[in-house]
Amino acid sequence: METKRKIDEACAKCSDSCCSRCFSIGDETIFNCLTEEELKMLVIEKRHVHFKAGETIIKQNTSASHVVCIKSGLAKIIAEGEGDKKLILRLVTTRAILTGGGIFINEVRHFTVQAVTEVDCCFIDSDRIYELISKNNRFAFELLKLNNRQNIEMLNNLVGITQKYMPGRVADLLLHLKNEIFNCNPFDTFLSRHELADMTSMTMESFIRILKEFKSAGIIAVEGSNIHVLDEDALVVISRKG
Amino acid sequence: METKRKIDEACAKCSDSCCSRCFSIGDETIFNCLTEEELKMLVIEKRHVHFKAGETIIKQNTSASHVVCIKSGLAKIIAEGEGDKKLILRLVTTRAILTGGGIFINEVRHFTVQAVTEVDCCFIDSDRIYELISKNNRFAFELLKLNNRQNIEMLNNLVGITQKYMPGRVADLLLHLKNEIFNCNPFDTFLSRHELADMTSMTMESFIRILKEFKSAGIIAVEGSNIHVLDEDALVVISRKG
DNA sequence: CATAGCAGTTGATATATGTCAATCATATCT
DNA sequence: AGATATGATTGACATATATCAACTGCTATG
Repeated sequence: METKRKIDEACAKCSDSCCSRCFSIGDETIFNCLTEEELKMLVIEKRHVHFKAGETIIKQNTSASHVVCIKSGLAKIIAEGEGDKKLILRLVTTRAILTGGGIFINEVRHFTVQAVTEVDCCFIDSDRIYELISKNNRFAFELLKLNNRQNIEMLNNLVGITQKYMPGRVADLLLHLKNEIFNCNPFDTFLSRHELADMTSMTMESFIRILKEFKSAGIIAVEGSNIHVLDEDALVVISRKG
Repeated sequence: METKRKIDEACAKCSDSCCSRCFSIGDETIFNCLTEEELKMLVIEKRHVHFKAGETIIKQNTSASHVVCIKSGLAKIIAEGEGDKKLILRLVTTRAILTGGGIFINEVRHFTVQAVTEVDCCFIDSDRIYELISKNNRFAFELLKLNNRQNIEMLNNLVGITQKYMPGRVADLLLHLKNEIFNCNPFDTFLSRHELADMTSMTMESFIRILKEFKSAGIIAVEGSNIHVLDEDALVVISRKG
């Protein structure tokens, strides 16, 4: 973790040339299947950008011309509806590659991406990606798999939202945050109650009430935006019950 | 329409050799970018299968080893939840190519596909698809675009379901059926009320009530499974209002 | 220090939607 | 024709969830 941070920091200083893979050497990414030649080509057009918490990285309905790689930080992918209705589709963090949402069909972005913490990321012109797809079939395949995996995850999540009651949805969210996003147990979501509610498609007030129930049932401990899962089995049961 | 049907019928009789593209010559499909050579390879392993209404074409949680092309008929893609909760994600018909749901990540099907009417379709071994991806980059790209388009559609639909009240959802469904699935105005959904309700994530009873409201407001006319949209503008307004 | 503002929390209430049961219509089978 | 199923419809009622309003504790800002 410490060494990783150092590499990232060093990488952030250098002018885009040492981080040709967007990530630390050794990380598992779809860029690993590229040749040195291809990586160089990618780097030339790459833009390394830093965002402060709250800033918008990608805006829904703008033209989709770049693939974005998250190097560090936490960001949320939002589907904006009519009025100020929002649905947070998923969180993305280090090593995430944002391709979905209209890039390959030469259209418009279908989601907004917004920084939750400070975010370090790279913008890659989609023309470069197209070029790589046509040159390197392995890369195309990896991209296809990545796309597939992301979409299945999102769909399963949304299906859960349409089929479960609030306690089940909150349980799902907590398990997801603990086991897939933060990977540690007392974890610090940098998210407000409102944002957490937006991930489960419910009101902030309702979300708080469910959280309170879990708290008084001894299933979790909450301290601000810090959540500690005390009884994971109970969450699994609640999730399954719906 | 008539000539098309004739071609399809002729194609259904021949033993897989005349319909190497899975569809009529001239149709826009991702197979158009394949060479003669590649098409032949595809045909060898292809299985042409006929399903009766109600039969299951693909079952959720079985291993994903084939890509399915719909030649004729109507089928529904279902996400099965706990209990007998179902959500119909979308309808597929002539020229549809079912790739999503775990094929490229060598996993398990994430959805069930079930015939609504009689369905004629082809099963293509995914190994053949992999082979084509690695040989023909244009094909890989087309596949990527197809996948992208399908998933965006499904996601937008689900986002609508989570953000709109029932009248808005029913309006969306009717517009979708009229303009994207059946493409004609008095259209015959071959779907039961229960299935229509499952497309909007609501109870059959609730669905019927909204339908009745639309009917008495003069927005639609309903005769069994035959629906006639009389005032499309009204539906658009209701959809937008949520 | 006072004040404003804002996220979080709680309670009272309204409403959208689901559940259950009864009825009706229509088709199928003997 | 009568009996039996099956889908569609309707009504009464229960409940999950949203809405609105008040109140708390903060932090920031003058």
